[in-house]
Amino acid sequence: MNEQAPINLDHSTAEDAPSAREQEVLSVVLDLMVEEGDGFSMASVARRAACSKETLYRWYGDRDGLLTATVQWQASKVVMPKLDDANLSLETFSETLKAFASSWLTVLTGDVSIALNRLAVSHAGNNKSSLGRIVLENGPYAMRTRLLPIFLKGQKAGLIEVRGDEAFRLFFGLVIADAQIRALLGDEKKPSQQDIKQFAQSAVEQFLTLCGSKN
Amino acid sequence: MNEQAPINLDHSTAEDAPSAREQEVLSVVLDLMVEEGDGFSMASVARRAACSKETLYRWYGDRDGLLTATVQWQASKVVMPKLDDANLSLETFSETLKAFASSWLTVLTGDVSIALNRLAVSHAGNNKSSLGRIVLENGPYAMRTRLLPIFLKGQKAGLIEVRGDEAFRLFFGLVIADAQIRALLGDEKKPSQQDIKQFAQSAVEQFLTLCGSKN
DNA sequence: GCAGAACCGTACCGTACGGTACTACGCAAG
DNA sequence: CTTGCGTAGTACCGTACGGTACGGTTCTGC
Repeated sequence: MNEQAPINLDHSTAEDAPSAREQEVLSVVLDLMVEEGDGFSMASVARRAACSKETLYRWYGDRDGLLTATVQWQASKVVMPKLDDANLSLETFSETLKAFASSWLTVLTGDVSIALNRLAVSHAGNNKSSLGRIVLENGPYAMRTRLLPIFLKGQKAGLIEVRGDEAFRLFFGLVIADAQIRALLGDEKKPSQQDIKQFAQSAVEQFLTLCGSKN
Repeated sequence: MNEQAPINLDHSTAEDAPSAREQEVLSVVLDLMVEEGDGFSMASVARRAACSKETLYRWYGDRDGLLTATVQWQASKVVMPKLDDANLSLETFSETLKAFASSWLTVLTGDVSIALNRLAVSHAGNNKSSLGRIVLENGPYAMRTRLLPIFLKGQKAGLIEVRGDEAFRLFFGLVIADAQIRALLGDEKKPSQQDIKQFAQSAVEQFLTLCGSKN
């Protein structure tokens, strides 16, 4: 097959930020993913994006390249939340965690995230699409590296006492629980914003109960 | 389209247990699912099961019928674990939960479960395959209805104090955490049996800490 | 032992889609 | 004005697969 790296004229499939026109295309792909899952065709992308299939293939190489670019673009949109600095109180620490948990749950149960994760899960089963890996790195792993410094600060401030890896697993479990897998399986009972707030609140309280070094 | 119920000669697609020959076919499907995900063809099933495609279509109607029969057959294989009866101590209660958690984690990170859940997740995104619903009912929901009576007994014995729905969510989160989604996304770092034992142990301890009514 | 059903194996059909080739057009540079 | 590049639009090709048809064989009930 084609062993060499994908074509990379000034449009690029990878590193540099996609142009406005490219973002139009990727946005169309994202929409189609939400609407039809993995079933959409290259022709449908070209049609809705008002571009030719040839252009799609010139820019992205093949279907998988287009999907990869879309996933990476979406991943690049999530922003690192600023973390409070020194002298944090239990109050602000707890509030930060709650806000984080709430936002996390909201994203994970959103249409785009569900469509993306469905795609990645199904592709992880098949050949080497690397889509599973990409979503894995930009999903759970990214959250882990984002949370660890927060935990570290909490630990330095004497608010919690944990080992990083266990803390992440615990926090993930308490916050997400069965919400994501149920959403992926198409459970029609999606948590409301009210539920999410409640989940986040309980989860953080439980987290602090389990590894808080207070008392 | 075909509005009427699927053909149901003595082979059946649904309720009664599949015959030995049918189990051969379904077992082949399960194997192919593990090997190739959703990508396997009806022809490959027929080939490996040494039957004709026509038979497959006569028995199951269409591809989705075959998948549904396979999923339901697999679901029917998980057995209800016996729960200890009255006068249970904290010790036996805790051990029961640990055994349950351990077994649950082992199943969920096993090849068959992963293949099945991948299939269900990807089909939940597309049309109405009802596969998502079936796996949802035989997965999380079944576990819920299986755990609730155990929790109830624990509560009656004064060992824990919870509201059922919250307890299940909490238990799920503590036990499974990110293990399932990571497995589905193809994380190559699968937990060892050692890890699983450790996870189950910690999860149950944390569960009892959070809703144990001891003090 | 006979008739009919079930079944295997395979050939076949229609379609849908990934990927390519080709034409026409707009546009910028010389 | 002309040349060349990038792209839209479309036609096209090959293939893979879901589903059907059919001939030949085995099983089953009478």
